[in-house]
This record gives sequence, C-alpha cells and structure tokens, in this order.
Amino acid sequence: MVRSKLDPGRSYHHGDLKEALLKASLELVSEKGPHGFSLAEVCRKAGVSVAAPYRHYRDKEAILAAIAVAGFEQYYEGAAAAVAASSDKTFGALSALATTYVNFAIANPSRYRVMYGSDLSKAKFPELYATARRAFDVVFCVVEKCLIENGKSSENTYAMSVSMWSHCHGIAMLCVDGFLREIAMDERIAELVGLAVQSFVEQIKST
Amino acid sequence: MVRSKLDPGRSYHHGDLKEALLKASLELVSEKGPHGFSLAEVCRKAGVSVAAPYRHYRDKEAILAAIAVAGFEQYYEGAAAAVAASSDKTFGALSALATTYVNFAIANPSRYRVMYGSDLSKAKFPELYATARRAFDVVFCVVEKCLIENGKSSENTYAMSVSMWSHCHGIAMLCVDGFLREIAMDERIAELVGLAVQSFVEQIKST
DNA sequence: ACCTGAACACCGTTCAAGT
DNA sequence: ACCTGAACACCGTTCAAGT
Repeated sequence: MVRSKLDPGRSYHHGDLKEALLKASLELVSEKGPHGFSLAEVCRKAGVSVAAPYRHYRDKEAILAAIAVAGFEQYYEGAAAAVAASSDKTFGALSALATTYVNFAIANPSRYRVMYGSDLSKAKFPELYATARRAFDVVFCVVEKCLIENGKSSENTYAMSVSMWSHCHGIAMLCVDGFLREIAMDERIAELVGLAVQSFVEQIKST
Repeated sequence: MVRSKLDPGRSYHHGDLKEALLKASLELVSEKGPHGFSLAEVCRKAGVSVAAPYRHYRDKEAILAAIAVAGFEQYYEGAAAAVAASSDKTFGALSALATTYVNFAIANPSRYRVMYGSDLSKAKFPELYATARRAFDVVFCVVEKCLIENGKSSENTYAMSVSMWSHCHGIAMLCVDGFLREIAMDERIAELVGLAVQSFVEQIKST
C-alpha cells in the first residue's frame, strides 16, 4: 500500500485505525451480540492483523469500554433532545425521557448490554462512568423540576431519579434479554413505560 | 479407581458427574463471574477431562442454563417463603417479595447475571422459562390480591406485575453490574426498594 | 510510530479409543 | 454407558521484526 506523505490524516498503513476498529466493533457487536463478539473478527473486518489493535486499545475490555462510552453518548444526545423537544418540562418531559430510554435499548440491544454488562470497573474506565453520569443527570434535572413544580421538597431528588432510572432499566433489560418476548409482552412495552411513569407521577403527587 | 458393582449410585469413574459439574459450575461462576467462567476450569475443579461434560450437557450453554434454572428455583423458594411468612398478604407481602428479590440478586450477583444475561433461548431451554415463569407467578398472585383487596379491577394484573418485576429487576441489575456502587448508592438499596413499593402502592390506590 | 508474523496459553467441541 | 487423550479451530495477548 503506497500512501502520499502529503496525506496527513492517514498514518502508516491504515490511517485512523482506532476509529475504524471502533466502527467495526460497533457493527460486529450488533451482528453477533456481546457473546459472539471477538477481537479477532473485528480485525478481519478492519483488514488488519490481530496484533494491530493493541497499539490503540489496551485490550479487549478497552474496546468494549469504547463501545459503551459511544452508547452512553448516543443515548445522551437523544435524551437531551427529547427533553428539549417536550413542551411540558415536568411530567411530559419525564415521559418522553422514559420512552427515549427504553427505545434506545430496543433499537440497540447488543450495545445496551455491553454498556451495562461488561464488568468495566470505574478504576479502569473512569470516562465510562463520567459519561453514564452525564446521561443520568438528564433524569436528575427533570425529576428535580417535577418535584419543585409540584411543591415538594427536592431533597429526595437523587433517590427518586435512581428509582426512575431503575424502573426504565428493568424494562429495557428484561426486553433485550428476551424475558418479555418470551413471556409475551413485546408489543406492550409502551404500556409498561406508561405504567412506570404513571406510578412515579402518583408517588410525587401523593407525598 | 476401583468401584464395587454393589454400589449402584456410582457409575463408572465418577458417580453422578452431572451433579458434580453443576456444583463446580455454581462455585466457579460465583468466584470468577460470568465472564471468567470456563468449562475447562469446571472440569479441573471436578477432576475430569475436558471432554467429560459432553456426556451430560449438550454444550457450555446447557450448563449455564442449568445454573440459571437452579437460580430461579432457589429464588422461588425464598420468594414463596417470604410471602407465606408475611402477615399482611397484600402490600406487606409485596414489600417482602421485593426485598427478597433484590437481596437474592445481591447475595448471588454472578448467578443472577447468568440467569438473565446468557442469551438462553426459550426454544433450546424451555425448562428455564418455565421455572422463571413459576417465579413470576408469585408476584402475579400477590399483585392480584393487592388489586382485589383494594377494590380495583384485576384485568391489569399482568401488566402491573411485569411493571413491579421490572422495577425490582432494574434495581438488582444496576446493583450487580456495579452502577449503584459507582454512583454511590450501595448502602441505600433498601431505600430504593422502598420507593419502588411505595410508587406501586400509590399507583394502585389512585386508579 | 504503526503494523505484521509468529508464538504461546487457553478455550469449546469432536471423536476414536479405552474400561 | 462413561470417561480419556488427542486433535482441531478459534481466541486474547505478547514480542521481535519489519516499514
């Protein structure tokens, strides 16, 4: 492969292999799922040797972490947009957010599972948790607004936000792990999200 | 190894290797987690060759399924006992059930992840989903009682039960996957379970 | 600096061969 | 019927060697 030295974006053999590997990884994980995902096949997809990734990522875990970070960022964009697009900034925004959350998981089941189920420690991948935290803050802000606008103390905002997150995460996880498909509820996900939001609303109104 | 022919419980070399492999698998998955779990190491633990398991389990997936089934059964026992021990058979039982659910996950994090995150299809492992369904039925019955005793229609029992399950599952999953530990909420799990139950109660009372 | 080729340890699975 | 030994394809990781 001959490359011009006047082509600054491209390095020796490949030119931004790091990005190409991430792209191939995102594709492969969507195709084969987290369990079928292998670094070797990513390399084949990217057309490089199996040793090539180690110049750009510490190990397989680091690539999974990159997938996870990309996932949280992608979700964050959608979540922020959903809240921004909502005319009602309290319960309406919360409903839009919950729907966005679960829809993201359903649209990207394998990525979603990598995001949460890869045993990626905070010590090794602080960026991952920072990105996840940024995504969580969207819920936090909406919940806080719900509490304040309804004349409630906001001291419980954190716990209430985690509770709402948990509820959506439970729906999303059961769904992507196949436990709602198998128990015959796949076309009623919207109903479940509705119940989650409703129970949250009733809880705020009653306390 | 010499064995008497008068010893009927023990077969050729090992004697109930199937059970021994399951036991070793349960230990190993608890030690190393779902990602560190390997069939080869299970064989080393059980003192047999790597080919030995294939006489008793179709493949690695089948052993994971056996772990999952054992997990759902163990949880089921605890859940049924918790409901039975509760004097209040409606919201009190529901609260006990939710606590039992999340505590099971926290006490057996790796097993819990195998139960839900192993991509075990209903087609290949119908027994797994039958056992999971049995566990779900405990929630279903309690939720039904909650609705009826509070003068509500029970036509929504199924969706409400799945909603409650999702909420607990979300808390449990975020916890075992390390997302509550990292966001500093590990000693407030009971509070989260309390909020989940409370939101459910308010929802029933208000509809 | 970036990538390849070859090597190593490890794993899942199969199959002929042993008891 | 149950298990072993050997084999095969595959994977993650390392490292000397190439450009």
